[in-house]
Amino acid sequence: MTRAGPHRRGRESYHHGNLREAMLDAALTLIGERGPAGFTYAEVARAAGVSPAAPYRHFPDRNALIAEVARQGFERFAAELETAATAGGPLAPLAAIERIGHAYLAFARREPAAYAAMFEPGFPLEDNAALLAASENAFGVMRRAAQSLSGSLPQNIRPPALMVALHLWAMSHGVASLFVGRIAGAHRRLPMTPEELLEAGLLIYLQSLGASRG
Amino acid sequence: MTRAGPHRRGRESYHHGNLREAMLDAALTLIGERGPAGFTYAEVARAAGVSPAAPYRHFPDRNALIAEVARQGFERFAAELETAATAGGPLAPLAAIERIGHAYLAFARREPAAYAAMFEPGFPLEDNAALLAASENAFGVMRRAAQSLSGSLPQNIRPPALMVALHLWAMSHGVASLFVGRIAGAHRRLPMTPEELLEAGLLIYLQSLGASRG
DNA sequence: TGTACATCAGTGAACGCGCGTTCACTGATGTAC
DNA sequence: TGTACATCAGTGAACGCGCGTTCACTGATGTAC
Repeated sequence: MTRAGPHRRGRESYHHGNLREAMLDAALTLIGERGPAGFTYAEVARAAGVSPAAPYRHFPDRNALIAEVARQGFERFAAELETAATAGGPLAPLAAIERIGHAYLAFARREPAAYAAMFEPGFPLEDNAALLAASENAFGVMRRAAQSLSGSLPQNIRPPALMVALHLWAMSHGVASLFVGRIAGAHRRLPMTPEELLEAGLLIYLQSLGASRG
Repeated sequence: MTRAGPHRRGRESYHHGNLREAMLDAALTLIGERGPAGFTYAEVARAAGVSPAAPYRHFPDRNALIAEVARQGFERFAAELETAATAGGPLAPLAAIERIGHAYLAFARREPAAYAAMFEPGFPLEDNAALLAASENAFGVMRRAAQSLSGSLPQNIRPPALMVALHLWAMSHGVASLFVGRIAGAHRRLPMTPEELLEAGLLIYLQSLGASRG
C-alpha cells in the first residue's frame, strides 16, 4: 500500500517526474478560466498535485511561469502562421497574407489562454530574451509575407514591407482582441464572423496596394 | 489641534467628502503603475487616506470600482472621438476618419490606465448596462463616420458602413494595443510613430474604398 | 551485476503578512419644525 | 434662528484565511567503479 501524503493523490512516486510540464498545463487551464492575473502560485502547485514549495524547483516565481507559457505560445503561434503561409506550395502573396490572417484568428480562438499570456500578461515581458526571440519569429512570418507581396508589385508602387507587416499584425490583433478573446473587450453582436471581418479588411487594404488574386 | 487618526493624515473632517472621486483617482493611478490586476481594494483605501472599510460605502467591491473607471473612461473617450470627428466644421469623411484614428491613439497615450480598464479589465464586463452604453457611444462615433463615408461614395461601390466602422476600430485598437499601451504587447522599435502607422493604414484602406481627400 | 554515493525533485511544517469583510460605533451634515 | 433628530460616511478593531517563501528533510534516480 502506497503511503500517500496530501499532495500525492493519484501519484505513485515521490517525484512527480513531469512537474514542469504539469505546471505549464495548469497555468494554461487557470489562465483560460480566470485570466493571467486570476490565480496564485500556490494554486498552480495544488492543480499539479504537489506541495506549495515544489514549484520553486522549476520557476523562480509566478511571473516566470507565465512568461514561459507566453514563450511557448509564441513558438506554436509562429509555427502555425508559418504553416499557413507556406503549406501547399507557393502561394500568391495576397493569398498567403489572407491565410496568415486566418491562422492568426484560429490561434486566438483555439488557444485563448496562451494568447492572453502573450499579449496581456499583466506584467512587463521586457528583458526576457527567449520570449522576445519567439515573438520575433512570429512576426517574421508576417514580415516575409509582406516582403513577398511588396516584391511582386511594380517598383514604383512598392510599399515598405515592414509597414505592411505592421498593418497586417495590427488589424489581425485588433480583430482578435476585440472580437475573439476570452474576455473580448467588445461585447458586440457582429453581423459576420471575426474571420470574415478580418478577411474583408485585409482584402480592401491589399487591393489598394495593387495586389490581386492569382 | 486636530485629533488625527491613522487614516486621516491631511484631512480635517471626519468625513472625507469626496471619497468616491478620490477612489477613482487612486484606482487610475494604481492601474497606471501596475495594471488593472496589480493592486488590492485595501490599497485603494490607503491611497485615498481612509480606513479599509470605507470603500464599501461607495462600491460593493474592487471590480465595481474598476468597472466605473472603465465606464468613465468610455465617456471621455466617446467625447474626444466626437470632438475630433466634428470640431472645426464639416469634414470630408476621409478626413473625419483619420482624425478619429488620431484621437483614438491620443486617448490611449494620454490615459493608458483608463484604456487598460476599458479593454483589459481582467474580469468580464458583461451585464453592466451603463458601461456597455458608454462603450456603445464611443463606437457610435466610428459608425457615423463610416456611414458618412459610405454615403459619399457611388451607390454601386458602397461598402457596408458597419463593417467599415469595425475595420476602423480593429485597426486603431490593434495599433494602440500593440504599440502604445502601458505594457504594449510588442516591444519593438517602430520605424515610425504609431500615429503615422495608423494614418498610413487607414489611408491605404480608405483609398481602396474610393475615398479621396477633399 | 552490484554497491556506494552524489544529486536533486518534492515534502511538510512553519512564519509573518496583508487581504477581504463584518461590526458596533462615532461624528458630521442636513433638514423638519 | 434654534433645536432635535435622522441620516449616513467613515472608524478601528477584529476575524479567519490563504499566500509567498524558507528550511531541514526525505526518498528516488542515476552513475562511477
